[in-house]
Amino acid sequence: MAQKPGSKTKLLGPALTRDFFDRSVHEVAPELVGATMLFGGAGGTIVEVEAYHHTDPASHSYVRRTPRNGVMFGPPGFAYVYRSYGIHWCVNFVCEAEGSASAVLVRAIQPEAGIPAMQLRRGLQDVRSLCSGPGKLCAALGITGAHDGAPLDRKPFALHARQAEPQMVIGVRIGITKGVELPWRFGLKGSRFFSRAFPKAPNL
DNA sequence: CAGTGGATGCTCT
DNA sequence: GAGCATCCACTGT
Repeated sequence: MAQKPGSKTKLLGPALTRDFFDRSVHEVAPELVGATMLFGGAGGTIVEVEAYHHTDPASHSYVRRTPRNGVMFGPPGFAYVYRSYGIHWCVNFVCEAEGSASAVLVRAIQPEAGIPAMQLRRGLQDVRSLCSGPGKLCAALGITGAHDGAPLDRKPFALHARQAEPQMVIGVRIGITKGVELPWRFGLKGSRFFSRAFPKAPNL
């Protein structure tokens, strides 16, 4: 896709290949902040993620492999999509070596591409709220359980590295009841597209 | 804005 | 049958 001179479209870094994810989830998660995530041509900049490690009681993979979390135990570079609270879909990127069962939850995206399509799928105009939560962004992008296990380096996914390391904010994770103290939530500093604000005073 | 509670259905015990 | 990696509407400031 060529970029028009003077267009506001941001420059994308190189496409993320599967080996990008074949590292510690604690390395990969912060590097995804500022990266670009598209699904079927819709999406934008990832502004908020959380890391879930297999040794972490909040992780779906903590106890054992089950039918739901099976993709987490497979090779890195694939999507783990699960249903949350019976209603919403949420998407993760599987990381680390096969069997390690660690993943990054994508929690918020700054909408940049395919905005009309996302507004239609969400039944909502407000761009700021389109992708400001893990369930919201899956609804906006059209990600469902049908995409559980889909490779991240092929359509309909398209992931691109960030061009430079951004300033980041770190906090504890949202909406969990175990592992609540672990500082494994990462955000793009100053973003107005978070699922929830990061506390000003570090809540670590 | 902050806080609360209901919807909703799958997963695992 | 309990619990849940959420969202939205509604209340009260």
